[in-house]
Parts: sequence; structure tokens; C-alpha cells
Amino acid sequence: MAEPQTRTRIQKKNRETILNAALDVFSQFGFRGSTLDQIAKAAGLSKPNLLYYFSSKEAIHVELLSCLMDTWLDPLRDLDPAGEPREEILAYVRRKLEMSRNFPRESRLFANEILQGAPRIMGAIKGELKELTDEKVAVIQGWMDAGRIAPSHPYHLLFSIWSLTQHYADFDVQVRAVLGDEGCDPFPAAGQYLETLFSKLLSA
Amino acid sequence: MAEPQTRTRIQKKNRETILNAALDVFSQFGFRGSTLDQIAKAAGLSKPNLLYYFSSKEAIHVELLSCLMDTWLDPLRDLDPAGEPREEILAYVRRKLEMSRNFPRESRLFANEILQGAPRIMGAIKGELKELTDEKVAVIQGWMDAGRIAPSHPYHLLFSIWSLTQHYADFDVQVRAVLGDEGCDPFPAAGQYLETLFSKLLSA
DNA sequence: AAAGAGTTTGACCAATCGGTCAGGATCACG
DNA sequence: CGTGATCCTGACCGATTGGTCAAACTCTTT
Repeated sequence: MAEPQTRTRIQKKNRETILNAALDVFSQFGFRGSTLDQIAKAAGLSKPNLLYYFSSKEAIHVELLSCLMDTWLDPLRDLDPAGEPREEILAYVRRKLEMSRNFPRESRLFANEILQGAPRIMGAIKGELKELTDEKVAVIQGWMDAGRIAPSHPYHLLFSIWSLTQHYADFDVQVRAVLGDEGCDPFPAAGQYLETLFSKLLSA
Repeated sequence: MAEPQTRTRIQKKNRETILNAALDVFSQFGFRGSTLDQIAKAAGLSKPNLLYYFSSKEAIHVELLSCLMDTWLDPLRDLDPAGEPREEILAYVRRKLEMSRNFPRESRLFANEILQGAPRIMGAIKGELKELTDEKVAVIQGWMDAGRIAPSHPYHLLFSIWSLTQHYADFDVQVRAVLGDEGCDPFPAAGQYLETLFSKLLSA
């Protein structure tokens, strides 16, 4: 978690290289399906060298997840209680979709972990994630009670935003296969569709 | 694929036992993260005995996937071009959500395979799945052109139905953790929310 | 009850797994 | 330049991996 240790130039570079390679591998095969040799090869380093920078395979995975959880929640943190409700929620959808486009590996890493029952991240789920969600749900519920947006189940509203946006990262292969060669980049159309969908939901 | 061979009573029973155990394991850990020993233990059989009924670990996985793809597409097949558009689509959403509730392991098996790039199922994705999707998209597009439901991107409409319904199977752990102990069963509220969401989307 | 097909298993295999270690290579710094 | 800290690697370890095989067991059929 908190390691304010002084790091050499080489340490910084190699730790980054390793984490980047590990993200490639873990996000595709999950924790148990990934091997240190795979990560080492992807990083262009020897296996013992990996273990010089990280104490174990699990340590790499944990480091990735704890880094991820922070930035993953940023778009929701930015939901402003003082803002215009409809636009705040639509902007949140846009930010989340942008995350899926720019950080698909992070999204898949998270999906893999949840699919496996979240053994290494359940603490953060029941902690940070739940607290932030509860807080923002209260805000949205307030907006609904005040009649500023149409009433619906605020928790499931957030679930649906997570689900729909992350789908374009996690199921990217399927989306592109179904759309065929025409739909080279599914994200513009996805953005329009989600805009329409949530726009209608939030209107009276 | 096609094995119309005659099967002994014992063969039928044991193949079923193995496939059921393998579904448990594969759906949680993915193909590479699962081991024959795990499956054997879950099935209550010895490892060599597994390989008496299936030629390899991959053969078990392929069998599961090909069986899955069939039933997985049934809800979409039942979408009736002659039916009332709005009700047809809402009924499809209900059927898919019911699938997530009743067959979460199958949903997770599928999600795991897609997350890994669909190496063993890409054929069915670009084949059966794409063909059926194209066909039903044409039906929905027809409904939209005729002004019977509000226009939106029909492909992304289907993607959103897949994403939202399967989310309650694939991310079940997260959903329950966020909802806390109160929300023992998230599905009733999910059903209501999705009904509202798509009802509004399809209305003018 | 005999026989043959069908079923099950313990012992085993080469390959790979996560991880260790001694020692050599390279670096920063006086 | 020298020297100590840092960095890197080949060889290796026990455990586990997917898979094989001959022998033994059980069931069905006559």
C-alpha cells in the first residue's frame, strides 16, 4: 500500500515496465491463468529480475489492483452535487466511456478479478467503492426526490452505467466481431446511443 | 461438435457430472486458470477417469462452450418479427435477465472466454451470433423505420441488453457487496429498473 | 458362471509452475 | 580510479501441470 521508499532511476523504470507488462497479461488471462514467465517475456526481463523488484506474483497483481481502484473511481468522485443533475449524470457516463476507450486493460483486469469472486479486492469493494457509491446514490436520490430528474432506482442506475460503459472494453472483441469490418471504432456510436438512453431515462 | 454416438448409462451420467463440475471451475477461473485436478475433485472422479470421457482439458471446455452457445441465443431467437415491437423487446430483456439469474455460471463462462479474446469461440461469434444478430437488427430497424418504436442504434440496443442483463450474473459479487445485506436478491429491483429504462428508450 | 466390453485407478512422465540463490555485471559516487 | 551498493542472470529447487498406461475392477450379456 504505502511505500514512500526512495527509488532509483532504474527501479522506477523497471517497476513501470513490469507493471505495464503484467497488466497486459493479467487483464487477458486473470491471476491464475497468468505466469511469471509470460510477464517476464512481455517485459523483456528475466524471471529472477521480476522477483528482484516484486516479492511475488501476487505482489505484482495486488500493486496493479490498488493503483487501479484509485483512478477507477475518479469519474464518480467528480459527480458534483451542486451541478445540474441531468448534465452531471450524462457527463459521468461520458467520462466512464472515455475510461473504457483509453484504459481497456484496466477494465478487463477489474472484470477478471470480479468474475473470480474478487478474492484480492473485496476489501476495496466493500470499503472505498461502497462508501463512494452510497454517497453518490444519496445525491442522486436527492435529485429524484426534488423532482429534478425522473425517479428510478439510483443503485441500479449506477450499475447500468458501469455495465454499459465497461462492456465496450471488456467485450470489445465481441462488439467488433458482430459489427463487422464497417464498425472499425464502435465508441462514437456507443456514445451517442448511451446519451440517448440515459437522456430519456432521466427525463420525466 | 456432432457426436451421435451411442452412450452407456454410465457414460451419460459421468459426462454430465464432469461437465457440471467443469462449468463450476471454468466459469470462475477461466480456461488457463483451471486445472484438471480441480475439475476432477469437484466431480468426485479421478483425473485419469476424466480423460477417459474427454480426450483433453480443452475438449471439456469446447464441449461446454458449444453447448452453451445454442441455449444462449434462444432468448433472441424468440424475438418475434410479427409481435408488438415494444413488448417483444421488453420480453427479450426479461428472458435475458432470467437467464442471468438461472444460469450465472454459463454467463461467467462466456464472459471469461470473451475477456480472453474468444480464442475458442470466435468462430461461433462471427458465425451463429453475428448472423442471428444481423437478422434481428434488421427486424428492429424495420420497427424503427415504421415509427412503431423510437429510433436508436439497433446494434447498440442489443449490446446494451446483453451488457445490462449479464452484468447481474458476471458482477454478482460486486452488486451484492455494494447493495449490502439489505439487497439479498438484486434481481427483482433490477427487473423493474430495466423495464423502466427500455420502456422510456423505446417510447417516442 | 464365464467372458468380454466397459470402467476405474495408482504409478508415472515430461513440461511448466512460482520462487531461491550464489555470484557476476553494472552503476553511482567519492 | 576505486569501491560499495545496486542490478542482473544461469542454474536450480520442490510442487504442480496436462496427460499416459498397464493393470485391475465392474457391469452386461449370453
